[in-house]
Amino acid sequence: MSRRLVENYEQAGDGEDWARPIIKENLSERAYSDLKSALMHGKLKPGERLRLRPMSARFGISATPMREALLRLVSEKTLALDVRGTVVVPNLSLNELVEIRSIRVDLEGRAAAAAADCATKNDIDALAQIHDEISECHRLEQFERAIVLNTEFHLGLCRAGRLPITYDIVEGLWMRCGPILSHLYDGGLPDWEPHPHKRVIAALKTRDPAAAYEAIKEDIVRGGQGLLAHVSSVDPAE
Amino acid sequence: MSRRLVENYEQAGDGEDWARPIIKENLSERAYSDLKSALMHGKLKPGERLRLRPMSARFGISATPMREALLRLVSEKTLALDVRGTVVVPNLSLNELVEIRSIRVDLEGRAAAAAADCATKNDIDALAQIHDEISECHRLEQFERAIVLNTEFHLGLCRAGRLPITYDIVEGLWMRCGPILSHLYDGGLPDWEPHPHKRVIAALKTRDPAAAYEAIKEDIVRGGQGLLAHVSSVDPAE
DNA sequence: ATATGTAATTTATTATAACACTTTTCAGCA
DNA sequence: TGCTGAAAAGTGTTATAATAAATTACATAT
Repeated sequence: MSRRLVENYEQAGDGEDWARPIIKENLSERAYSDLKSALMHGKLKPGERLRLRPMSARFGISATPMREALLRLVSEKTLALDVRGTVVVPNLSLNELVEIRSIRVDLEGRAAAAAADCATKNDIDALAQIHDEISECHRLEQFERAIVLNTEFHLGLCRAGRLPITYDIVEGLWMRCGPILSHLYDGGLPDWEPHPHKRVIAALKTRDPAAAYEAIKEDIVRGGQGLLAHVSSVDPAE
Repeated sequence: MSRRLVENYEQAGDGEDWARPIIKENLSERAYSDLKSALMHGKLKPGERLRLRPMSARFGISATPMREALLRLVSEKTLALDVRGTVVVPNLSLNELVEIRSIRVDLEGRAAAAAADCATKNDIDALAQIHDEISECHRLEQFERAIVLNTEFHLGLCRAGRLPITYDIVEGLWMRCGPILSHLYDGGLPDWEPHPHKRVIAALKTRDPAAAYEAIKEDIVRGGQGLLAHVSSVDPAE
């Protein structure tokens, strides 16, 4: 098979932007981010098996970089290995989901507070626009898209907090939830007024860290009821 | 090279322990945990380059599993890649250290509170013994060993909290600090009385989550001054 | 002496094949 | 029909070799 050369461009802030540094992406890097995106978008369901050679065939690459990509996700606990060593999409236990929620309260809360201090107007506007789209999706009953946008809202908020390590951890937690995220609205549509997202945005505008923390905390705790209900029904005790 | 089969035994808690499940460890798994341990014990210094082939030669394995192990640590941000793609032990920036400390306050704090609820007598005794050894090491000026034991204390506390996801994250944060942990006492020996560790242990005994949280928080904030001083001198602004 | 271009070396990356092991398939037999 | 055993196909693991790219060393020219 002929070598496939993949080149992408990094976005440079300003100045002479006709010559920008080139990012070289590996085959394994490509496979990794494609898988990650698939996970995030709920394309992979719990229990699904990702066998090495069939996957590398689908990606059109050899086993080595494919294995690297898969093992990387296993290492992050986004994927898991069964007894045989085959990569599988893990089932989230109730305990795990509850723990993830606590950690998210701490870390997204801290990121929201940080964002209240340092988010730019652009950051805030982008978040507001995402939330508007979410509302629109609710009205049109486009729930799949609403779920994707909700994830983007939370991760965007973390990014606005400018805490890269926190962001990576939170992203990892969201990825673990990806496969069951389609059940986000299992408990019904949220009809709170005002929506916690709006309170977050207001807190960012007024530069009120404590309010931002409380708002995102309520969003996580109350907004996660649907997932909790779903996992409880699948995994009543464990 | 002939295949090397490595088998280890898992420790089962109680009951019929004459037949325990067999853990088959890969070559890459072995290399991974050896590297991890080396990182934790400060055997690798910031800036050090870990080239693929020399490393695989040292481990006596081929490039494929070696690469897997290295890339796994890169994926966890414990190691990094330079422009060339060579694995390198990263330098911790001041911002990163400060952020890690905040996250540790949240997560180790929550784990400590959980441990106050659910730690067994064995857990508590083990922690008390570790701290006694730390005191002994301080007296004998065995600082290297004190640093290792301090890490064990914090990770042991997290384990006692029975929050596996939290534990993994915290362990990752400690690993990132491993290469600079030898500077833990750069600010001088702690001479607080009572030592926060003792307050943690007391809180576990009295089943007081709030006190456990506060004690470990103070340990993290005040005990980290040495590292902070070191990183500030290396990386004054960035 | 400095700069430039070319060759040699070093490095990561990827494909491939061999291996060990398990699961599946299926033919032969009771 | 149901059971048994062997063959075949599938799967993860590892070693190796070929490839591409970058760095270094060195020679040549200005």
